[in-house]
Amino acid sequence: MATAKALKSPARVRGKKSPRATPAAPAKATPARARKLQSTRVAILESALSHFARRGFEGASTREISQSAGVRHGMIRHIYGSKDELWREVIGFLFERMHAEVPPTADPGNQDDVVYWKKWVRWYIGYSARHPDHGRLMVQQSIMQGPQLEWAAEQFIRSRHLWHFPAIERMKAKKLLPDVDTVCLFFMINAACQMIYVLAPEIKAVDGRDVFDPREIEKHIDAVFATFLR
Amino acid sequence: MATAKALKSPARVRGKKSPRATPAAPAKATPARARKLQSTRVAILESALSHFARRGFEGASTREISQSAGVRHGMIRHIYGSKDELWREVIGFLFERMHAEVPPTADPGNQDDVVYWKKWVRWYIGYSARHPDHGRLMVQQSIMQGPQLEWAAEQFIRSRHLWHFPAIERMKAKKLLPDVDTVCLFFMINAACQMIYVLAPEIKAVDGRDVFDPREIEKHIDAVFATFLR
DNA sequence: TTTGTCGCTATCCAATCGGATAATGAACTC
DNA sequence: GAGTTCATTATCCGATTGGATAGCGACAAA
Repeated sequence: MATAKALKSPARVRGKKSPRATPAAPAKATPARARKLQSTRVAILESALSHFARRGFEGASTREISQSAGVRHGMIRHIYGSKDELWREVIGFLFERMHAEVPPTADPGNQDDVVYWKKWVRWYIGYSARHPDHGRLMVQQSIMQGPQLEWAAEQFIRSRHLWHFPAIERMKAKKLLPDVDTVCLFFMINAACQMIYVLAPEIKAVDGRDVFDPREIEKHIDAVFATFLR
Repeated sequence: MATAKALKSPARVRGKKSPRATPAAPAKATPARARKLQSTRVAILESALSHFARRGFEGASTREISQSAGVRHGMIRHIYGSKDELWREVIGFLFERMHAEVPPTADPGNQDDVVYWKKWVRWYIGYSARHPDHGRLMVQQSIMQGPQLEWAAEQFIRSRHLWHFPAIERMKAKKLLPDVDTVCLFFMINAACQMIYVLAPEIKAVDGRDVFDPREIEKHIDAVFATFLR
Protein backbone atom coordinates (compact mmCIF):
# COMPACT_ATOMS: atom_id res chain seq x y z
CA MET A 1 0.00 0.00 0.00
CA ALA A 2 2.84 2.30 -0.85
CA THR A 3 4.21 2.19 2.65
CA ALA A 4 7.51 4.00 2.79
CA LYS A 5 10.01 1.18 2.80
CA ALA A 6 13.05 3.42 2.67
CA LEU A 7 15.20 3.80 5.72
CA LYS A 8 13.98 6.31 8.22
CA SER A 9 16.11 9.35 8.81
CA PRO A 10 18.72 8.69 11.50
CA ALA A 11 17.06 10.84 14.16
CA ARG A 12 18.79 9.09 17.03
CA VAL A 13 21.56 11.19 18.55
CA ARG A 14 23.36 8.20 20.03
CA GLY A 15 22.89 8.96 23.67
CA LYS A 16 19.20 8.82 24.52
CA LYS A 17 18.07 5.53 25.93
CA SER A 18 18.56 3.51 22.79
CA PRO A 19 19.93 -0.01 23.17
CA ARG A 20 23.56 1.00 23.61
CA ALA A 21 25.95 2.30 20.99
CA THR A 22 28.89 0.67 19.25
CA PRO A 23 31.85 2.25 21.10
CA ALA A 24 33.70 -0.58 22.78
CA ALA A 25 33.77 -0.14 26.54
CA PRO A 26 30.45 -0.48 28.39
CA ALA A 27 30.06 1.67 31.48
CA LYS A 28 30.46 -1.09 34.04
CA ALA A 29 33.47 -3.29 33.49
CA THR A 30 32.14 -6.81 33.90
CA PRO A 31 35.00 -8.40 31.99
CA ALA A 32 33.81 -11.77 30.74
CA ARG A 33 30.24 -10.76 30.09
CA ALA A 34 31.01 -7.56 28.25
CA ARG A 35 33.53 -9.38 26.11
CA LYS A 36 30.94 -11.96 25.16
CA LEU A 37 28.48 -9.24 24.19
CA GLN A 38 31.12 -7.50 22.14
CA SER A 39 31.93 -10.67 20.22
CA THR A 40 28.24 -11.23 19.55
CA ARG A 41 27.96 -7.65 18.36
CA VAL A 42 30.86 -8.07 15.96
CA ALA A 43 29.51 -11.38 14.69
CA ILE A 44 26.20 -9.73 13.87
CA LEU A 45 27.89 -6.75 12.20
CA GLU A 46 30.05 -8.96 10.01
CA SER A 47 27.13 -11.14 9.06
CA ALA A 48 24.94 -8.12 8.38
CA LEU A 49 27.63 -6.49 6.27
CA SER A 50 27.87 -9.57 4.10
CA HIS A 51 24.11 -9.96 3.73
CA PHE A 52 23.38 -6.27 3.16
CA ALA A 53 26.14 -6.02 0.58
CA ARG A 54 24.88 -9.02 -1.36
CA ARG A 55 21.11 -8.66 -1.16
CA GLY A 56 20.53 -5.00 -0.38
CA PHE A 57 18.76 -3.53 2.61
CA GLU A 58 15.33 -4.99 2.00
CA GLY A 59 16.54 -8.23 0.46
CA ALA A 60 18.58 -9.17 3.55
CA SER A 61 16.45 -10.63 6.33
CA THR A 62 17.29 -10.12 9.98
CA ARG A 63 16.61 -13.79 10.57
CA GLU A 64 19.25 -14.90 8.08
CA ILE A 65 21.69 -12.31 9.38
CA SER A 66 21.28 -13.52 12.94
CA GLN A 67 21.46 -17.14 11.86
CA SER A 68 24.83 -16.57 10.16
CA ALA A 69 25.95 -14.83 13.34
CA GLY A 70 24.93 -17.81 15.44
CA VAL A 71 22.18 -16.12 17.45
CA ARG A 72 18.35 -15.87 17.32
CA HIS A 73 16.82 -12.99 15.47
CA GLY A 74 15.62 -11.34 18.65
CA MET A 75 19.22 -10.34 19.39
CA ILE A 76 19.25 -7.82 16.57
CA ARG A 77 16.32 -5.96 18.02
CA HIS A 78 17.83 -6.29 21.50
CA ILE A 79 21.19 -4.82 20.53
CA TYR A 80 20.37 -2.50 17.65
CA GLY A 81 16.70 -1.75 18.12
CA SER A 82 15.77 -1.94 14.46
CA LYS A 83 16.96 -3.00 11.03
CA ASP A 84 17.46 0.67 10.13
CA GLU A 85 19.79 1.18 13.06
CA LEU A 86 21.65 -2.03 12.25
CA TRP A 87 22.31 -0.73 8.74
CA ARG A 88 23.78 2.47 10.15
CA GLU A 89 25.94 0.57 12.60
CA VAL A 90 27.17 -1.61 9.75
CA ILE A 91 28.22 1.46 7.78
CA GLY A 92 30.05 2.76 10.82
CA PHE A 93 31.67 -0.63 11.42
CA LEU A 94 32.78 -0.76 7.79
CA PHE A 95 34.63 2.56 7.88
CA GLU A 96 36.01 1.86 11.34
CA ARG A 97 37.51 -1.37 10.03
CA MET A 98 38.85 0.41 6.96
CA HIS A 99 40.58 3.09 9.00
CA ALA A 100 42.03 0.42 11.24
CA GLU A 101 43.65 -1.22 8.20
CA VAL A 102 45.32 1.91 6.86
CA PRO A 103 49.06 1.30 7.23
CA PRO A 104 51.04 3.62 9.50
CA THR A 105 53.17 4.75 6.55
CA ALA A 106 50.16 6.62 5.23
CA ASP A 107 51.30 10.01 6.42
CA PRO A 108 51.35 12.22 3.34
CA GLY A 109 53.25 14.91 5.24
CA ASN A 110 56.86 14.64 4.21
CA GLN A 111 56.91 12.28 1.29
CA ASP A 112 56.72 12.83 -2.42
CA ASP A 113 53.15 12.97 -3.72
CA VAL A 114 53.80 10.25 -6.28
CA VAL A 115 55.32 7.90 -3.70
CA TYR A 116 52.39 8.53 -1.42
CA TRP A 117 49.84 8.07 -4.20
CA LYS A 118 51.40 4.79 -5.29
CA LYS A 119 51.41 3.55 -1.72
CA TRP A 120 47.80 4.52 -1.35
CA VAL A 121 46.70 2.83 -4.60
CA ARG A 122 48.55 -0.32 -3.65
CA TRP A 123 46.95 -0.38 -0.23
CA TYR A 124 43.47 0.48 -1.52
CA ILE A 125 43.52 -2.23 -4.16
CA GLY A 126 44.59 -4.75 -1.53
CA TYR A 127 41.85 -3.56 0.77
CA SER A 128 39.24 -3.75 -1.99
CA ALA A 129 40.32 -7.29 -2.84
CA ARG A 130 40.26 -8.26 0.83
CA HIS A 131 36.83 -6.73 1.40
CA PRO A 132 34.85 -6.64 -1.85
CA ASP A 133 31.75 -6.12 0.28
CA HIS A 134 32.87 -2.58 1.01
CA GLY A 135 32.26 -1.41 -2.52
CA ARG A 136 29.14 -3.52 -2.79
CA LEU A 137 27.61 -1.96 0.30
CA MET A 138 28.51 1.53 -0.89
CA VAL A 139 26.85 0.87 -4.25
CA GLN A 140 23.75 -0.43 -2.49
CA GLN A 141 23.73 2.61 -0.24
CA SER A 142 24.06 5.01 -3.14
CA ILE A 143 21.45 3.29 -5.28
CA MET A 144 18.99 3.18 -2.40
CA GLN A 145 18.92 6.96 -2.30
CA GLY A 146 17.52 7.02 1.23
CA PRO A 147 18.08 9.88 3.67
CA GLN A 148 20.90 7.94 5.25
CA LEU A 149 22.97 8.53 2.11
CA GLU A 150 23.27 12.17 3.18
CA TRP A 151 24.19 11.00 6.66
CA ALA A 152 26.88 8.60 5.43
CA ALA A 153 28.16 11.22 3.01
CA GLU A 154 28.93 13.80 5.64
CA GLN A 155 29.80 11.28 8.31
CA PHE A 156 32.33 9.19 6.41
CA ILE A 157 32.68 9.79 2.71
CA ARG A 158 33.15 13.53 2.24
CA SER A 159 36.13 13.76 4.57
CA ARG A 160 37.81 10.97 2.64
CA HIS A 161 37.36 12.85 -0.61
CA LEU A 162 38.61 16.16 0.77
CA TRP A 163 41.60 14.34 2.17
CA HIS A 164 42.69 13.15 -1.27
CA PHE A 165 41.82 16.17 -3.41
CA PRO A 166 44.79 18.43 -2.54
CA ALA A 167 47.37 15.78 -3.39
CA ILE A 168 45.58 14.97 -6.62
CA GLU A 169 45.56 18.63 -7.62
CA ARG A 170 49.24 19.01 -6.83
CA MET A 171 49.99 15.98 -8.98
CA LYS A 172 47.83 17.37 -11.76
CA ALA A 173 49.75 20.66 -11.58
CA LYS A 174 53.02 18.74 -11.92
CA LYS A 175 51.63 16.86 -14.97
CA LEU A 176 51.82 13.59 -13.07
CA LEU A 177 48.12 12.89 -13.45
CA PRO A 178 45.84 13.70 -16.40
CA ASP A 179 44.70 17.30 -16.25
CA VAL A 180 40.98 16.69 -15.85
CA ASP A 181 38.31 17.64 -13.34
CA THR A 182 39.39 16.52 -9.86
CA VAL A 183 36.11 14.96 -8.72
CA CYS A 184 35.84 13.10 -12.01
CA LEU A 185 39.43 11.91 -11.77
CA PHE A 186 39.05 10.76 -8.19
CA PHE A 187 35.98 8.73 -9.03
CA MET A 188 37.70 7.17 -12.02
CA ILE A 189 40.70 6.16 -9.93
CA ASN A 190 38.45 4.87 -7.19
CA ALA A 191 36.35 2.84 -9.64
CA ALA A 192 39.45 1.53 -11.40
CA CYS A 193 40.78 0.22 -8.09
CA GLN A 194 37.58 -1.15 -6.62
CA MET A 195 35.03 -2.20 -9.23
CA ILE A 196 36.99 -5.18 -10.47
CA TYR A 197 36.47 -6.80 -7.05
CA VAL A 198 32.89 -5.65 -6.67
CA LEU A 199 32.12 -7.27 -10.02
CA ALA A 200 34.40 -10.25 -9.45
CA PRO A 201 31.62 -12.82 -10.02
CA GLU A 202 30.82 -11.26 -13.39
CA ILE A 203 34.46 -11.27 -14.49
CA LYS A 204 34.70 -14.89 -13.40
CA ALA A 205 31.59 -15.78 -15.39
CA VAL A 206 32.46 -13.77 -18.49
CA ASP A 207 36.23 -14.08 -18.79
CA GLY A 208 36.85 -17.00 -16.44
CA ARG A 209 39.36 -14.99 -14.49
CA ASP A 210 39.90 -15.07 -10.72
CA VAL A 211 40.72 -11.47 -9.91
CA PHE A 212 41.60 -12.38 -6.33
CA ASP A 213 44.65 -14.35 -7.41
CA PRO A 214 47.68 -12.49 -6.00
CA ARG A 215 49.33 -12.36 -9.42
CA GLU A 216 46.22 -10.79 -10.91
CA ILE A 217 46.15 -8.24 -8.10
CA GLU A 218 49.73 -7.32 -8.86
CA LYS A 219 48.88 -6.91 -12.54
CA HIS A 220 45.94 -4.77 -11.57
CA ILE A 221 48.11 -2.46 -9.48
CA ASP A 222 50.50 -2.03 -12.38
CA ALA A 223 47.58 -1.35 -14.68
CA VAL A 224 46.29 1.49 -12.51
CA PHE A 225 49.80 2.97 -12.30
CA ALA A 226 50.32 2.76 -16.05
CA THR A 227 46.91 4.16 -16.84
CA PHE A 228 46.80 7.20 -14.58
CA LEU A 229 50.43 8.14 -13.88
CA ARG A 230 52.44 9.99 -16.52
CA MET B 1 15.66 -22.71 7.30
CA ALA B 2 18.13 -21.95 4.56
CA THR B 3 15.52 -21.98 1.83
CA ALA B 4 17.24 -21.26 -1.45
CA LYS B 5 16.15 -17.73 -2.24
CA ALA B 6 18.43 -17.35 -5.20
CA LEU B 7 17.01 -17.34 -8.68
CA LYS B 8 16.34 -20.72 -10.11
CA SER B 9 18.34 -21.80 -13.08
CA PRO B 10 16.74 -20.67 -16.32
CA ALA B 11 15.62 -24.10 -17.41
CA ARG B 12 12.95 -22.79 -19.73
CA VAL B 13 13.91 -23.07 -23.38
CA ARG B 14 11.56 -20.33 -24.49
CA GLY B 15 9.19 -22.39 -26.56
CA LYS B 16 7.36 -24.86 -24.36
CA LYS B 17 4.00 -23.72 -23.16
CA SER B 18 5.21 -20.92 -20.93
CA PRO B 19 3.18 -17.71 -20.95
CA ARG B 20 4.55 -16.37 -24.22
CA ALA B 21 7.97 -14.89 -24.92
CA THR B 22 9.08 -11.30 -25.44
CA PRO B 23 9.52 -11.17 -29.25
CA ALA B 24 7.07 -8.62 -30.55
CA ALA B 25 4.56 -10.23 -32.91
CA PRO B 26 2.08 -12.73 -31.47
CA ALA B 27 1.11 -15.56 -33.77
CA LYS B 28 -2.39 -14.31 -34.56
CA ALA B 29 -2.49 -10.69 -35.66
CA THR B 30 -5.35 -9.26 -33.64
CA PRO B 31 -4.27 -5.67 -34.08
CA ALA B 32 -5.71 -3.63 -31.21
CA ARG B 33 -5.57 -6.32 -28.60
CA ALA B 34 -2.01 -7.41 -29.28
CA ARG B 35 -0.87 -3.80 -29.26
CA LYS B 36 -2.45 -3.25 -25.86
CA LEU B 37 -0.77 -6.33 -24.47
CA GLN B 38 2.56 -5.22 -25.86
CA SER B 39 2.25 -1.81 -24.22
CA THR B 40 1.37 -3.46 -20.91
CA ARG B 41 4.34 -5.75 -21.29
CA VAL B 42 6.70 -2.84 -21.91
CA ALA B 43 5.24 -0.87 -19.01
CA ILE B 44 5.90 -3.79 -16.68
CA LEU B 45 9.42 -4.29 -18.02
CA GLU B 46 10.35 -0.63 -17.57
CA SER B 47 8.88 -0.54 -14.09
CA ALA B 48 10.58 -3.80 -13.15
CA LEU B 49 13.91 -2.57 -14.50
CA SER B 50 13.71 0.50 -12.32
CA HIS B 51 12.66 -1.39 -9.21
CA PHE B 52 15.12 -4.27 -9.65
CA ALA B 53 17.98 -1.87 -10.28
CA ARG B 54 17.24 0.16 -7.17
CA ARG B 55 16.21 -2.46 -4.64
CA GLY B 56 17.69 -5.68 -5.96
CA PHE B 57 15.85 -8.84 -6.89
CA GLU B 58 14.42 -9.70 -3.50
CA GLY B 59 13.94 -6.11 -2.39
CA ALA B 60 11.69 -5.28 -5.31
CA SER B 61 8.13 -6.53 -4.85
CA THR B 62 5.98 -7.62 -7.77
CA ARG B 63 3.12 -5.64 -6.27
CA GLU B 64 5.03 -2.38 -6.40
CA ILE B 65 6.36 -3.16 -9.87
CA SER B 66 2.86 -3.77 -11.18
CA GLN B 67 1.50 -0.71 -9.42
CA SER B 68 4.09 1.53 -11.10
CA ALA B 69 3.12 -0.12 -14.38
CA GLY B 70 -0.54 0.65 -13.80
CA VAL B 71 -1.77 -2.94 -13.53
CA ARG B 72 -2.65 -5.40 -10.75
CA HIS B 73 0.05 -7.76 -9.57
CA GLY B 74 -1.67 -10.77 -11.10
CA MET B 75 -0.61 -9.54 -14.54
CA ILE B 76 3.03 -10.32 -13.83
CA ARG B 77 2.25 -13.93 -13.15
CA HIS B 78 -0.05 -14.03 -16.16
CA ILE B 79 2.52 -12.64 -18.60
CA TYR B 80 5.83 -13.78 -17.14
CA GLY B 81 4.88 -16.73 -15.01
CA SER B 82 7.21 -15.92 -12.12
CA LYS B 83 9.41 -13.26 -10.64
CA ASP B 84 12.47 -15.22 -11.77
CA GLU B 85 11.29 -15.17 -15.35
CA LEU B 86 10.48 -11.47 -15.11
CA TRP B 87 14.06 -10.78 -14.04
CA ARG B 88 15.39 -12.64 -17.06
CA GLU B 89 13.04 -10.83 -19.42
CA VAL B 90 14.18 -7.54 -17.88
CA ILE B 91 17.81 -8.40 -18.60
CA GLY B 92 16.88 -9.25 -22.16
CA PHE B 93 14.84 -6.08 -22.52
CA LEU B 94 17.78 -4.05 -21.20
CA PHE B 95 20.26 -5.32 -23.78
CA GLU B 96 17.69 -5.17 -26.55
CA ARG B 97 17.13 -1.50 -25.77
CA MET B 98 20.88 -0.89 -25.60
CA HIS B 99 21.51 -2.46 -29.00
CA ALA B 100 18.65 -0.43 -30.42
CA GLU B 101 20.38 2.75 -29.29
CA VAL B 102 23.76 1.97 -30.83
CA PRO B 103 24.24 4.57 -33.60
CA PRO B 104 24.54 3.34 -37.20
CA THR B 105 28.04 4.84 -37.43
CA ALA B 106 29.24 2.12 -35.10
CA ASP B 107 30.79 0.00 -37.80
CA PRO B 108 34.41 -0.49 -36.83
CA GLY B 109 35.20 -1.89 -40.26
CA ASN B 110 36.83 0.84 -42.24
CA GLN B 111 37.57 3.59 -39.76
CA ASP B 112 40.61 4.36 -37.70
CA ASP B 113 40.60 2.55 -34.35
CA VAL B 114 41.02 5.78 -32.41
CA VAL B 115 38.14 7.48 -34.19
CA TYR B 116 35.98 4.46 -33.56
CA TRP B 117 37.01 4.20 -29.92
CA LYS B 118 36.26 7.87 -29.29
CA LYS B 119 32.88 7.52 -30.94
CA TRP B 120 32.14 4.50 -28.83
CA VAL B 121 33.19 6.16 -25.55
CA ARG B 122 31.09 9.21 -26.36
CA TRP B 123 28.07 7.08 -27.14
CA TYR B 124 28.53 4.79 -24.15
CA ILE B 125 28.85 7.67 -21.70
CA GLY B 126 25.68 9.23 -23.12
CA TYR B 127 23.91 5.89 -22.85
CA SER B 128 25.07 5.39 -19.27
CA ALA B 129 23.86 8.87 -18.34
CA ARG B 130 20.53 8.26 -20.08
CA HIS B 131 20.05 4.88 -18.42
CA PRO B 132 21.92 4.75 -15.10
CA ASP B 133 19.76 1.75 -14.21
CA HIS B 134 21.70 -0.35 -16.71
CA GLY B 135 24.85 -0.32 -14.62
CA ARG B 136 22.86 -0.66 -11.43
CA LEU B 137 21.08 -3.77 -12.63
CA MET B 138 24.35 -5.28 -13.83
CA VAL B 139 25.92 -4.65 -10.44
CA GLN B 140 22.94 -6.25 -8.72
CA GLN B 141 23.13 -9.20 -11.06
CA SER B 142 26.83 -9.68 -10.47
CA ILE B 143 26.59 -9.33 -6.70
CA MET B 144 23.69 -11.76 -6.53
CA GLN B 145 25.90 -14.54 -7.87
CA GLY B 146 22.93 -16.65 -8.88
CA PRO B 147 23.02 -19.19 -11.71
CA GLN B 148 21.49 -16.60 -14.04
CA LEU B 149 24.78 -14.70 -13.93
CA GLU B 150 26.29 -17.47 -16.04
CA TRP B 151 23.28 -17.26 -18.32
CA ALA B 152 23.51 -13.50 -18.78
CA ALA B 153 27.26 -13.74 -19.21
CA GLU B 154 27.13 -16.02 -22.20
CA GLN B 155 23.87 -14.63 -23.52
CA PHE B 156 24.73 -10.93 -23.56
CA ILE B 157 27.94 -9.86 -21.88
CA ARG B 158 30.69 -12.08 -23.26
CA SER B 159 29.98 -11.24 -26.89
CA ARG B 160 30.20 -7.55 -26.02
CA HIS B 161 33.60 -8.08 -24.45
CA LEU B 162 34.96 -10.12 -27.31
CA TRP B 163 33.72 -7.49 -29.71
CA HIS B 164 35.86 -4.80 -28.10
CA PHE B 165 39.00 -6.73 -27.29
CA PRO B 166 40.61 -6.84 -30.77
CA ALA B 167 40.38 -3.08 -31.27
CA ILE B 168 41.73 -2.47 -27.76
CA GLU B 169 44.70 -4.73 -28.46
CA ARG B 170 45.43 -3.04 -31.78
CA MET B 171 45.40 0.32 -30.02
CA LYS B 172 47.66 -1.03 -27.29
CA ALA B 173 50.07 -2.25 -29.96
CA LYS B 174 50.13 1.23 -31.50
CA LYS B 175 50.82 2.77 -28.05
CA LEU B 176 47.48 4.56 -28.16
CA LEU B 177 46.24 2.93 -24.97
CA PRO B 178 48.25 2.00 -21.85
CA ASP B 179 50.02 -1.32 -22.35
CA VAL B 180 48.27 -3.30 -19.63
CA ASP B 181 46.21 -6.47 -19.46
CA THR B 182 43.27 -6.24 -21.87
CA VAL B 183 40.53 -7.51 -19.58
CA CYS B 184 41.74 -5.21 -16.84
CA LEU B 185 41.88 -2.25 -19.20
CA PHE B 186 38.43 -2.91 -20.60
CA PHE B 187 36.92 -3.03 -17.14
CA MET B 188 38.65 0.16 -16.12
CA ILE B 189 37.39 1.99 -19.20
CA ASN B 190 33.94 0.57 -18.67
CA ALA B 191 33.88 1.59 -15.02
CA ALA B 192 35.29 5.02 -15.80
CA CYS B 193 32.44 5.61 -18.26
CA GLN B 194 29.59 4.13 -16.28
CA MET B 195 30.12 4.23 -12.52
CA ILE B 196 29.78 7.99 -12.20
CA TYR B 197 26.13 7.64 -13.23
CA VAL B 198 25.51 4.51 -11.22
CA LEU B 199 26.75 6.35 -8.15
CA ALA B 200 25.20 9.68 -9.12
CA PRO B 201 23.23 10.00 -5.85
CA GLU B 202 26.43 9.57 -3.86
CA ILE B 203 28.30 12.18 -5.89
CA LYS B 204 25.37 14.53 -5.44
CA ALA B 205 25.38 13.96 -1.68
CA VAL B 206 29.13 14.13 -1.22
CA ASP B 207 30.28 16.76 -3.71
CA GLY B 208 26.96 18.42 -4.51
CA ARG B 209 27.46 17.82 -8.20
CA ASP B 210 24.81 16.89 -10.76
CA VAL B 211 26.63 14.54 -13.08
CA PHE B 212 23.69 14.50 -15.49
CA ASP B 213 24.19 18.13 -16.43
CA PRO B 214 25.17 18.15 -20.14
CA ARG B 215 28.27 20.26 -19.42
CA GLU B 216 29.40 17.75 -16.80
CA ILE B 217 28.85 14.93 -19.26
CA GLU B 218 31.02 16.73 -21.79
CA LYS B 219 33.74 17.20 -19.15
CA HIS B 220 33.45 13.52 -18.30
CA ILE B 221 33.96 12.48 -21.91
CA ASP B 222 37.07 14.64 -22.15
CA ALA B 223 38.32 13.16 -18.89
CA VAL B 224 38.07 9.61 -20.20
CA PHE B 225 39.84 10.60 -23.41
CA ALA B 226 42.63 12.39 -21.55
CA THR B 227 43.06 9.58 -19.07
CA PHE B 228 43.22 6.58 -21.36
CA LEU B 229 44.34 7.87 -24.76
CA ARG B 230 47.99 8.68 -25.32
C1' DT C 1 24.07 -18.45 49.43
C1' DT C 2 21.05 -14.98 48.00
C1' DT C 3 19.77 -11.51 44.91
C1' DG C 4 19.59 -9.00 40.83
C1' DT C 5 21.52 -7.84 36.36
C1' DC C 6 21.37 -8.60 31.58
C1' DG C 7 22.66 -11.43 27.44
C1' DC C 8 19.73 -14.14 25.01
C1' DT C 9 15.68 -16.79 23.46
C1' DA C 10 10.77 -18.42 22.64
C1' DT C 11 6.83 -16.94 20.89
C1' DC C 12 3.39 -14.15 19.23
C1' DC C 13 1.87 -10.35 15.95
C1' DA C 14 0.20 -7.73 11.84
C1' DA C 15 1.89 -6.83 7.37
C1' DT C 16 3.61 -8.22 3.14
C1' DC C 17 5.56 -11.43 0.19
C1' DG C 18 5.20 -14.56 -4.39
C1' DG C 19 2.07 -17.41 -6.23
C1' DA C 20 -2.50 -19.94 -7.43
C1' DT C 21 -7.39 -19.91 -8.82
C1' DA C 22 -11.54 -18.46 -10.67
C1' DA C 23 -14.21 -15.06 -12.70
C1' DT C 24 -15.07 -10.86 -15.57
C1' DG C 25 -15.88 -8.52 -19.70
C1' DA C 26 -14.28 -6.21 -23.77
C1' DA C 27 -12.36 -7.47 -28.20
C1' DC C 28 -12.46 -10.65 -31.69
C1' DT C 29 -14.32 -14.62 -35.04
C1' DC C 30 -17.92 -16.71 -37.24
C1' DG D 1 -26.00 -11.51 -33.07
C1' DA D 2 -23.98 -15.63 -30.91
C1' DG D 3 -20.02 -17.68 -29.33
C1' DT D 4 -15.06 -17.62 -28.25
C1' DT D 5 -10.78 -15.83 -26.89
C1' DC D 6 -7.93 -13.81 -23.63
C1' DA D 7 -6.17 -9.56 -21.24
C1' DT D 8 -7.13 -8.32 -16.77
C1' DT D 9 -8.69 -8.45 -12.13
C1' DA D 10 -10.35 -9.99 -7.35
C1' DT D 11 -9.31 -12.88 -3.99
C1' DC D 12 -7.38 -16.41 -1.49
C1' DC D 13 -3.14 -19.07 0.22
C1' DG D 14 0.99 -20.47 3.00
C1' DA D 15 5.40 -18.60 3.96
C1' DT D 16 8.22 -15.04 5.55
C1' DT D 17 9.02 -10.53 7.03
C1' DG D 18 10.39 -6.85 10.96
C1' DG D 19 9.02 -6.03 15.31
C1' DA D 20 7.01 -6.58 20.24
C1' DT D 21 6.58 -8.99 24.70
C1' DA D 22 7.61 -11.97 28.31
C1' DG D 23 10.46 -14.41 30.10
C1' DC D 24 14.81 -17.79 31.03
C1' DG D 25 19.14 -18.60 33.14
C1' DA D 26 24.25 -17.92 33.46
C1' DC D 27 26.90 -14.74 35.65
C1' DA D 28 28.29 -11.10 39.14
C1' DA D 29 27.81 -8.45 43.41
C1' DA D 30 26.35 -8.88 48.25
